[in-house]
This record gives sequence, C-alpha cells and structure tokens, in this order.
Amino acid sequence: MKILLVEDSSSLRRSISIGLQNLGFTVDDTGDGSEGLSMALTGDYDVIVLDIMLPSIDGLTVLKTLRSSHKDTRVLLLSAKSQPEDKVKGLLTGADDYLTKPFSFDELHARLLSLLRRGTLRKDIDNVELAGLILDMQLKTLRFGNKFIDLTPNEYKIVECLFTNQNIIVTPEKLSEHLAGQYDAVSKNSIEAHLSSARKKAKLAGVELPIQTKRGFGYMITQ
Amino acid sequence: MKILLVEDSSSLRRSISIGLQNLGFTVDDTGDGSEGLSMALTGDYDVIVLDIMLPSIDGLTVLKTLRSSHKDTRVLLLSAKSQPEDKVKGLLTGADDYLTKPFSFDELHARLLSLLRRGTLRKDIDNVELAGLILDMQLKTLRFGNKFIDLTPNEYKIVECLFTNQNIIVTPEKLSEHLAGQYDAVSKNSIEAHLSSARKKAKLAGVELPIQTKRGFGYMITQ
DNA sequence: GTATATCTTAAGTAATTCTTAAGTTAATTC
DNA sequence: GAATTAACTTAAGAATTACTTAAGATATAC
Repeated sequence: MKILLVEDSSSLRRSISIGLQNLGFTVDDTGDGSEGLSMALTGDYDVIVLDIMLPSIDGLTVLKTLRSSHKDTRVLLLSAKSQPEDKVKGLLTGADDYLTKPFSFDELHARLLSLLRRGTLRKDIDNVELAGLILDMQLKTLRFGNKFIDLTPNEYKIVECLFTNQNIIVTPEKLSEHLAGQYDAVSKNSIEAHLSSARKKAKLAGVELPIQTKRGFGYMITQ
Repeated sequence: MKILLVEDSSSLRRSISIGLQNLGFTVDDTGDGSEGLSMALTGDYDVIVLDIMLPSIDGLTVLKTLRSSHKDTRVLLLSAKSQPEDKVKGLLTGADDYLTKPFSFDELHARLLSLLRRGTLRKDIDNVELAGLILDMQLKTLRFGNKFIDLTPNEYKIVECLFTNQNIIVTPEKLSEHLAGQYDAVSKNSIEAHLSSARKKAKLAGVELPIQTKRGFGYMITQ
C-alpha cells in the first residue's frame, strides 16, 4: 500500500511518515503543493493525505487539479481549521475524507484503513437499474426486461459512463476519455453517432434511453 | 489459527464463535457482507466461514470479489438452501467446501480441520460439467462423453479458466495471468491461437466449445 | 543431444465497429 | 419568425479486432 503525504509542517510530516511506515505502508512525502501535485499525477498511490495549507499551491487547488485530470486516487484532507465550510468545500472538491488538526495518529490510521477498504470495494458494485433498464457491468450488457440490447463496445461504454454518473452532466470530453483513455481521443461527432445508434437500438427493443441532452454542455441522466 | 466468520444470524454467529474459540481458534466475526469482505481483504485469515444470505452484499458476491482480488484464503460456504444448484454455484465461484444448514457443530469443526490440513489449496470439486463437456481439474483433461479432447497445457488452462469463471467476462489479461502468472505475460495473439486450436479440436470431437467472444472485452461462458 | 511437442509470431482473411461527412432536425438568439 | 448554432441521423469508407494457419522458436522428454 502506497501513500503520498503532502504536509507543510516538517515535524508533523516526519512523525506521520515514520508512523505509517512502521505500520507497513510505503510512504512518499513532500511539504510543497506543486511538488505534491506532480507526484500525485505521476505516481501510483492508493491514498493521498493532503494538507490544505501549503506553500506554492494550496491543497484544495491540488485536489481540484487532480480531479479534473480524472485521477481517482482517494484523498484524505487535513486542515487546521475546523470550520464546517472548509470541510464541505473539501468534500465538494472531491475529497474522500476530512480530518481536522489536531488529530490522534490512531484516528488517521483508522480513516486510512477505511479509505483503502473502500478502494478495493468500489469496483465491484456491478449492476445499475434505471427505468427498467439493467446495466450489467460484469457482462458488459444492457437489457430491458429479458430483452438484451446488443450494443457495440463504444455504445456500451457511453451508456455505462452515463449510468454511473447520474444527476451529473457528462461532457463529451469525459465520454471521450472513458472510451479512449487519457492518451487518445474520440471526436464529438463520433460520440453523437454512437449515442444515436444506441438510442435507436433501445427504441427498437421498446424503451427510450433515459439520457437527456444538455445542449451546450453534454448529457445527463435524471430519475 | 485465525478464522473469519461472516454470518447473518447473531445467535448462530455467537454460538459458532464461542465454540470455535473454546477449541483454540482465534475468531473474528461480523454479520454484514460488506464488512466481512473488507475484513477478508485486509485481515490474514486461515479460513473464512461465509454465509450466503447476508445483508448489504451476499456471500457469493463476497466470495467472487475475494477471488477476483486474488485472495486465496480458504472459504467454507454456509447455506440455508440445500439445492444442488446452490452448491455447484458456490463451488464454481471459488469456495473450497460447502455446508448446508442445519448442521452440527461437530460437522463444521471436522470440515474446518480438513480445510486447515490441506497443504495446498485444492477445490473440493474437481470437475465441471457443461454442455456435455466434462472438465477434470485433477486429471487436467477435457472430455465429451467418453471421447477425450486432447489439449496442450495452455489450451487446457484457457478452457479451465473460462469454465471456472462462468457468467463473467474473462479478459485476455486475466487469461494471460492464468497461463503465465503475475510476473510474465502471454500475448493476446497467442491466446487467440490457443483458443482457436482448442475450438478446432473440440469441433473435431463433435462439440462446439461453449465459449463466446465478447468483442472488445474478452471471452465468456454462459449456460 | 536428439526428437518431439508446444508455444509464439506473423501474415492473411473475415467480420465487426468506428469515424467521417453531409444532410436533417431541433433549439436558441436576435 | 428568420438566422444561427448545436445536436441528430445516416451511410460509406476506414480502421480495428478477432480468427485461422503455418512456420520458426522454444521447451520438454527421452
């Protein structure tokens, strides 16, 4: 288990780092926001422990940048302030947990374990049902009742991405990344063509896909 | 010897737990599937006693997740149903033994000892039958009726991996790992060649292998 | 060390899927 | 309500993916 620790105070950083290493974790640490960000982007960490107050770039900006680069690594925010606004802001920005200083080492340890557990779990929730449509992420299929809607890989992936991001506008850019990964891209027109085809196939099976177009922004599913 | 007990009914859980502790085992227990899974993933147990009916996540899903995370801890499944389908399903999913409720404590004890004694992990059932094809995992053979289909080691392993992962898409990566282990790899093309050859041999013996290609994702067996 | 079996690679083929582009429809703005 | 823009649809060509086969490479058995 690899952990990245980004913390301003060198004494706190050292004590946390040594404590976690004694518990068997591999720990990289830095006291600088900018360096932390590049480490987070390039390294393969299971969890990032991130202080909000940092030199060069603050923690929330690091987190925001991380999320907009679609890095899904779990992040545990540390903050000196116990103001609820801070907590809310942190969690909204995409943090997975939040801890207010001062905290006991045991508490940090417990939260980390909880985050690590979530990490292994998350992948395996595999069925989404919506408006009678059942998306099986293990079988990579979509069915309506007992009728299978036969989708091509890209059509399926588009539907999957939307089904797992309900009540959120999914931009064509995000869809492109879901289809082709970070280092390649799929044109907007191509996505439109796929979605059109998927909608047509669903209609033929007797359902409308519950995907609505948010003109100018992207697509969204709402119950 | 450390045992994890995941059982819904609190009275049964307590009685088993106390009984095993009296026999000198270390026992952790929980009544929740999700918690059981995370304990199984993080803890270091010798055997997991796992009920099928559980809140939050059912036992078979816990087991499946465990196996797909390459946790090889031995698992003894408990089930209220005595339906043979359940047993087969459980053992196919990767259980090492199976016990139907109600059972005597002595029987549980005996099975646990048997599981603990087993030097190498070996499944309790050694052959899978599917569409007239019989896969014998002890003899490493595949036969159709009384006609043996002579497969090379890699061909056999591919068929075995698919037969023991029914209703799940098996990716080429997973097959590669099954053939060559974690620290080596087999090319996708090579897997294709093996599978092609296996399919041809089966056809010559008068059967089609019930392996369907999920284009873009992998291979799968469905009943 | 040789013989045999098995594995990998590569090239050809077939089938499916993806992308593009042009035309159409729908929504928004002025 | 006309103009403008964005999204949808369709079909054809391009690209990808999987299958098959055979030959050379590698491993295994004797």
